[in-house]
Order: sequence, then structure tokens, then C-alpha cells
Amino acid sequence: MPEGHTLHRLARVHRKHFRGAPVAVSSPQGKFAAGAAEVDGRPLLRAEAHGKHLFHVYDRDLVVHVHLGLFGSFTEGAVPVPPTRGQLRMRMVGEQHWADLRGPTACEVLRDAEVKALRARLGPDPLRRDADPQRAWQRLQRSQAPLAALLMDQRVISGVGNVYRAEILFRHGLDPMLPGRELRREQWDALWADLVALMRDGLRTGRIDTVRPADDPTVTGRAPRRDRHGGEVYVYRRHGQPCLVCGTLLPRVVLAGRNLYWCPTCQPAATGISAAG
DNA sequence: GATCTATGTAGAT
DNA sequence: TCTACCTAGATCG
Repeated sequence: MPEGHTLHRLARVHRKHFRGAPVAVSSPQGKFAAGAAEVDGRPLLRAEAHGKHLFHVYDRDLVVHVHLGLFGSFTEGAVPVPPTRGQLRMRMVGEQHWADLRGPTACEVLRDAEVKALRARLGPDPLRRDADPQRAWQRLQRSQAPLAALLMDQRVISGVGNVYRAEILFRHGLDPMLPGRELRREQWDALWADLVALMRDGLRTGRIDTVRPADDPTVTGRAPRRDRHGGEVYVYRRHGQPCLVCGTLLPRVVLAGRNLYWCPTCQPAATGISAAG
């Protein structure tokens, strides 16, 4: 379930379970065998996330970089370690805990310079204290690309994925196709503040919940439900169902190879009115 | 058992 | 705009 909050959560768990003590690192599957051998047996110094990227720092020039991609996942537990099963890219075993990594897009050892170069390409991360939202605002201002594309562009903002994109646009009544440069400053400020709040909530709970209490189906009298990904949302993967706020049947389109979910009534397209001033 | 799907990204065209 | 890649669980016959 990899959007930014998932990676920050993993970084936190890995710090708690592995930092400061030697970690046995291996690659039962073999695809990360050489990298694992480089860090095997070293103490983990730091673990941190930037956007959807996770970094395990064993030494300045021995950093395991993990990107989960669309379906990578970690599983964790307390020792003893279970038998290996399936395609296990990396296994970490500490004094008390183990962690298994499957299906990542990236699992590699990077040197400090490579980590810096990678991070330099990432936009501000709403979950990092060092985030500078002004940088994202400047990119939005220079772009005619639709907001829906810009929010998913990790060079603009890092950590936002398809769920947060859809939900944040809904919560702010923004048309996904609105060109970035037509977003007003106060709209951006509200959007960023909301992203910070929602993603912090996701980091705390491990779920993406975006529905305001007043719109909660259990409060409004509609049947309670649980989305397949485990959170309560307005539009993500709710195509074909009625909007929780206005009842419009929700559409879905593919934009830049990804499913886009929104409510055309609650997030109306800009018309000649706004174009005229 | 086959097929579909997914909270992602890089690289080719 | 497209294709490839990474994996497992859900869904379809």
C-alpha cells in the first residue's frame, strides 16, 4: 500500500526494530544478493523516508534504497524468522525482529552522492519537517499541466499517490483537469495544509481516511462500508457508486496511464465565467 | 488454472 | 503515449 505515509511508517518501524544493532541482510530470491552482501552484518545507523523512497543507512556510502513501486511490500515480525516463501527480495534479521521485502521496483545499495542526487529530484514531502511548499507552488505556477498530473509528479510534490490525489482534489472541490497555473494561492495553501494533515493521519493510523465526519455514510444514514484498501474515502475506486455528498454516479477515466476518480458535480470544470475573470 | 488488478516509475517511441 | 517490470491476492471459468 505504498503512498508516502506507508514509507514513513516503515522507516519508523525499521528504526525501532533495527537501529543501532547488527542486521543480517540477505536476498533469498537472489536479485539483491550482491547488495545484501555489502551491508550484511552491519548496524543500521538510520532509516528515513522521502516521498515514496525509503533509505536504510548502514554507512555514508552504504545506503539501501527501496522503492516499493505499485505492489512492493514489507512484512515484519518478531523472531524466530518464518520459513522463506515466495519471491523474497530482501530479508533483514535483527536481534529481536525480522522484515521481509517483496516485489519492490527498486532495492539497491547507493552511495551518499547517489542518494543526494535522487533526493534533489524530489519535490517537498508533506510528511517531512524540511518540506518547503513554496517550491511546489512555483512549479504549479509555471505549468499548464492538469492538477491531477501535477499532484502525482514526484518532482512537484513527493509522497502523493493515486488515493491522496483523488481525495485531496475532491475535498477542495477542484477540477482534476484545472491547469496548475490557474490554481490560486489561497487554494494551494489550503491544499498543502490539508495534505499535511491527511498524510499525518495516514502515518498515524496506517490507513487513508479522508471522509469528514459530516459526510460519513454511517452518520448520514447510508449503509456502513469499508473500501477494499482499508480506508474510508470519497471517490477513490468508487466509480459506479453515488457520490457521498451529492449522489452523482462517480465516473472513472484513465489519465496518463492511471485511473482518475472524481465527482464532476462537486468538482466542476472551470467555465467561461472564471476565464472571463 | 487462467486472468485481472493494483496506493508506481523509467525508458523508449 | 506506449511498454516493461516488480508480486500476490481477488475474481472468473
